[in-house]
Amino acid sequence: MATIEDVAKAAGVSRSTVSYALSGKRSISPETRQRIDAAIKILKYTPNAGARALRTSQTSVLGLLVQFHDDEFAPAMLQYILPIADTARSLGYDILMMTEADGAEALTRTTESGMVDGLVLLDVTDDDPRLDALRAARQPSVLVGLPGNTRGLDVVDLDFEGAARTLVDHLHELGHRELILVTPPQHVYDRGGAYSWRFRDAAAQRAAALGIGLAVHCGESQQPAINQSWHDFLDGSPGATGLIVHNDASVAALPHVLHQRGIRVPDDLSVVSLYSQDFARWFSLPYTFVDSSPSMLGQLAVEQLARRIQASDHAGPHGTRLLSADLVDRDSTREV
Amino acid sequence: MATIEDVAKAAGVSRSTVSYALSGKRSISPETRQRIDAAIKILKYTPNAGARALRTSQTSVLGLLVQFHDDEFAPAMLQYILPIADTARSLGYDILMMTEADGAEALTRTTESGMVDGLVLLDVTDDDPRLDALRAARQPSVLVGLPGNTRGLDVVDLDFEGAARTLVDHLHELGHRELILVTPPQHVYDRGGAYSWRFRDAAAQRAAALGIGLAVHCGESQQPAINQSWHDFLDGSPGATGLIVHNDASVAALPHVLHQRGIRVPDDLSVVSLYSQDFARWFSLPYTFVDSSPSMLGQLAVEQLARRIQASDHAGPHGTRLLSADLVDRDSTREV
DNA sequence: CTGAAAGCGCTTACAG
DNA sequence: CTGAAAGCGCTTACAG
Repeated sequence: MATIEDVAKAAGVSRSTVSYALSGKRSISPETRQRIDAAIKILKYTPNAGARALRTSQTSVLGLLVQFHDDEFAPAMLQYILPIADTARSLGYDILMMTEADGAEALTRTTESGMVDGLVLLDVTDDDPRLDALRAARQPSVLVGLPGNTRGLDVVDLDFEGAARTLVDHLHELGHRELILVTPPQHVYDRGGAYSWRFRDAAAQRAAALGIGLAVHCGESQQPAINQSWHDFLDGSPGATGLIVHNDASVAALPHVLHQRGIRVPDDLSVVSLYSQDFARWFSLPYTFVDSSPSMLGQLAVEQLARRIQASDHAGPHGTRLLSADLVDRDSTREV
Repeated sequence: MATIEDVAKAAGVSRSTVSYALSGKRSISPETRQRIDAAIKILKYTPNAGARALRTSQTSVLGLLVQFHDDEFAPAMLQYILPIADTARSLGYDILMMTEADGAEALTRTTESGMVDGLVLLDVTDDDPRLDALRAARQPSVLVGLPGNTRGLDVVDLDFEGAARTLVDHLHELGHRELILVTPPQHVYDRGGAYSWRFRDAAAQRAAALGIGLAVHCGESQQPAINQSWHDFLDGSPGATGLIVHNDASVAALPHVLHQRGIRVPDDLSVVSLYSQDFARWFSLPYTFVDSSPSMLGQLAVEQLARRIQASDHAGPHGTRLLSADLVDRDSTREV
């Protein structure tokens, strides 16, 4: 591979001149610049990333920490990963993706060795075991998902409380007075996925304030338990006129279950949910929903991280940013 | 961050001794080793990745080139990415994931700058625009997916021809003589996704050889076109007793369509397909299938790539390896 | 069994 | 507007 020395020789200048021509940090005469550009093109010169990183302590690489759980509904994950990768690239960064179970180890390994300029953490839990290592790292980071203790951290997440209230209010305004809420499965609570109880508690509180009956159930994550649980929930609340679903695997199975039972939406039952546009498309889901906005969250996270990295004054964290979610009306609800 | 110099001082030895203690490339006295290990632990020393890469021209990073298409059924992608990341890590590599549209540029950028030791390419097409850049790169690589011209390349892919024959034979042995085949959507053919015609042509040839009638249709990739196309296909072949589906989005919608039409499987119709275990689980698909084995393919690809990277003799490519796929019988077929 | 030193390919303060 | 030189943190051939 060509080095900066090769380019300098070919262009008849010094290495420093080539370097400055590349960085634009000092003015170069037009003729010199032309010779350098020509040499770079001919030699197909690309600066060596390792040498640059060694010299500048900057890698132009962001670490992305993803956690996978066997019991998880994985299709949803990619919706976060792609916009993160795309936004990173548009800001000049590449993505080093780590999927191993021991996220804290991966975090330490890549930060201590200087492989990354910053980190994005996905699937953050209430008491996330990666946070101690994160606070000890010298690189900045952004979490997607709200942990219990946000001290010293940058966090981006959906406003799940607001989303829950939006959906309860929507059904309340249409006259519904008895609702069913299906939440994420039990293991999400157990694991500390705070979005599960943040949504649930806000929905319950709002329903209580509005005098609405709300039957709350943990949904399942695997067939055939999912379909069975649906039958149980529906049988258990024969008077319910509205259904709020906050559970990807369960809502994906819902059209089939409702069809089986001969329940028409919205004629017999009003249904609202919380998921993303892409998810709705993949699973052909026709329900009114609050957009979980994974691409917006991913984009915000990376933009915030890039800002932190480039902040010359080593400014402290920006804090927690909760994205308020919009209702997308798909006419799966009706007045009662 | 602590450097090797810090460790050397703390342990009262030279930098080279620390380096050799770390690499194990020469013997170190037990006392010295102990002092070094202690210093490393106290200082939390991790070698700087940039410096090591500069010196050794090895990064312990593999590039992963993923291509996304707006019209694609993205959930399937993650099944390849995860096992690749896991296998890489178990072999000591991290993954630099590139998702940008211009894969050739990403490839050149990361190889020329020495950011990666090797590359895995996903979604390889018949006339893949990344292959010229790939052949010019100094790092080895492995493709997942068979291109038209494999000269000088390492390829891992499913034996789609064998999979097609397995499925046709399975139905033939049960007495079926009139079948429907639903293939990937037209845009997959247009894009050069060779698996589409490899499967189709092998199925057609086998059916012809066995004297079976085979109605071949391109499936759709988006609702509501998917459901409509299913009705067209089924209406168009009222005498068909067996259905072969090679289309993720279409097969995901099939249970609902069959239920709508009151078609019972296998009583009224035998159904077989080609997809992965995870896919079947996510979409609750109950059909007999040939396992598309994404995790096996990802693992084989990375193992082969690691072998190429570590081959001291710069051995040439291993060639093309087609994984023969197994039939998983889920009792969605019956004798006719 | 251990050390001193060269050098990987950059960037940038210093000098002109 | 341009150049010579130091130094980032490693690894390894050379020397003992």
